[in-house]
This record gives sequence, C-alpha cells and structure tokens, in this order.
Amino acid sequence: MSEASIAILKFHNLRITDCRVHVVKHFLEGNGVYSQRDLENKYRQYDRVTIYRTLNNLLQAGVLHRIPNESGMATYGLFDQSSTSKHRFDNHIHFKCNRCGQIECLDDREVPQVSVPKGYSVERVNLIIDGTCPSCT
Amino acid sequence: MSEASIAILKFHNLRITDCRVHVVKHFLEGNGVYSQRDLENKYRQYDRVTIYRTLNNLLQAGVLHRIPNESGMATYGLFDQSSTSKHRFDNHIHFKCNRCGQIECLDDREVPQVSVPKGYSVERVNLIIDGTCPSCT
DNA sequence: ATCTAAAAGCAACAATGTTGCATTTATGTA
DNA sequence: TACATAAATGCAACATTGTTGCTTTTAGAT
Repeated sequence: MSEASIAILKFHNLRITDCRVHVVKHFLEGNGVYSQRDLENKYRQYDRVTIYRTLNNLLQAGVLHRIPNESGMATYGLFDQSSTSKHRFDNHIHFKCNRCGQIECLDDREVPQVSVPKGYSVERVNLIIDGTCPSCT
Repeated sequence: MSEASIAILKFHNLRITDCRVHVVKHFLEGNGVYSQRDLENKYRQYDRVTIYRTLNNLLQAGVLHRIPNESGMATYGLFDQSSTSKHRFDNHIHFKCNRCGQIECLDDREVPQVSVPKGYSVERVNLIIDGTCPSCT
C-alpha cells in the first residue's frame, strides 16, 4: 500500500516523506473522507501543522479534494485515481450517514444533469446525500 | 421588512428580540447565504456569542439551514418561506460563483432524482454548483 | 406593574486555521 | 557515495471560530 502512495506522490512531483506517505495511504485504505483531526489522532507522531500543510499540498497537487459539509470543519477525500475522465475533477457525489456520521465517496455514480437559470454557467457539481448507510440500516 | 421578520419569529414561537429581527431581516433582504462573520460585521452592536446563539436558535427552529461548503466555515441560508412542500426541508440547490464568491439559493429549481447503491437510503439531497453567476459573466 | 423564563453580554477556554523561522531531510548532482 | 540545496518538518505564536457557564437584562405572560 505504501507502494501506491509513493507512486501517487511521484506522479504529482511531490517529495516522498513519511507524513505524506502515511496520509495518502490512509486515504487509499479507507474509501472514506477524513478531517485534519482524524489524521492527527491517527498519526500523533506528526505535528498538526505538518498534517495541515500536507493536506494543503495534496489538495493543491490534485491528490485530494475538499468535501463540502455543513459542520464547519474541512474534510478531504481522495480523487478517484483510476478515472482518467476530465470530469473526475469536476463532479462528486458524497454520501453522509446520519447515524454513524461516516462520509463516503460514491465515485462510480454519475452526477445527474442539472439545469441552472439563464446566465449562470456551471463548472462543477457537488452532490451531498444524507441518509442511512447499509451498515446502519 | 421588520414585519416579515417578526412574523417569521412568531410563527416559530421565538421571542422577538432586536438581534433576531435584524438577523432574519438580513437573510430576507438578500437572497444569499451568510456566515456568522458576515453578520458580526454588519451588526457590531451584538456580541458574537449572541449572534452565534441566534443562528443556532434559528437553525433549530427551522428558519435557517446550514449550507455545506468546502471552506470550513459554517454558512447559513433562509428556508424558502413561501414553499409549503415537505421537500423544502430536504433538498437544496446552491450556486457558488467562483469569481465573486457569492452563494445563492436556487430554491425554485427541482433537485434531480439521484440513484444510490443498494442498501443506502436517501433522506436529503444537497446540490452545490460552482461556476460563474450572471453578474460576473 | 410585576414576575419569570428566556435571551444577551461577558469571560473564558478549546479547536482550528495560519504564518514565520530554525532545524532537518529528500533528492539531484559531482 | 558524499555534498549542496531547496523543500519539508517541528515549534512557537497568534487569529479566528466554536462552545459553555454565569450574571444581568428583557420579552411577554399574568
């Protein structure tokens, strides 16, 4: 799994450091969405600023994207690395379970066509679905 | 405009206080979406904790809803007061202009039907559209 | 006009976001 | 392999936001 992390980092011309490998690995291993806090708790060996900057770097490099959420805490998810579609950068569907709080990327789903009022142009569409996930049903 | 604010507060069995009237009025007058900071800046006569609690109260009463966003700062919008549909509580479309940063509620738009994988149940759908608004085109 | 529960204001603290700077480290090159 | 250097880390520090407790003030019922 470290192999994959390293490959991703190299692909994006990012230096291979412990923190980055761990963070990318964490996203690769779970299909989920994580906040800075999640990573701080998991990897206490790194300073929170380092994790903060690591997330920002990965964000800027296009490895991660930020998930819109209501809680007022930034959360991050991995871009679907397998997809080569241009649209992988544009459209996202996230599912948030109201019981366990877990957020998942539903990357295989197509974002439905959306109509907007005249004069508006659409660049990106984010869909956040609330409900109950299979494990909590 | 204060009339409308007061009517809304009464309808929700909330006491009529200066701060609440001002905050609701602010949301009524703009079609937009505001953060706590926006309101603090506008209404410096109120303590930020008062505004914080006012927003929470309005949220709980169902006057406002929180808008999912990527920035990591809670933002609020007014529920469409005219709609009586059950779905007004469930589905939202927001448009964020990448140039001016303004967020608008597109309450008149229907949220498209979304399909989720087997085992997931949908309670609410939030759609966040990024792009360019008419004034910035 | 009075009473009381609710709201506001204030202080305080936790969590998060963010920057500067000194130290350490990854990586290209000799 | 060793070296040089730009980049990343760790630490301190500070700003902003989220949150709670407590005292004072006030809206609204009587």
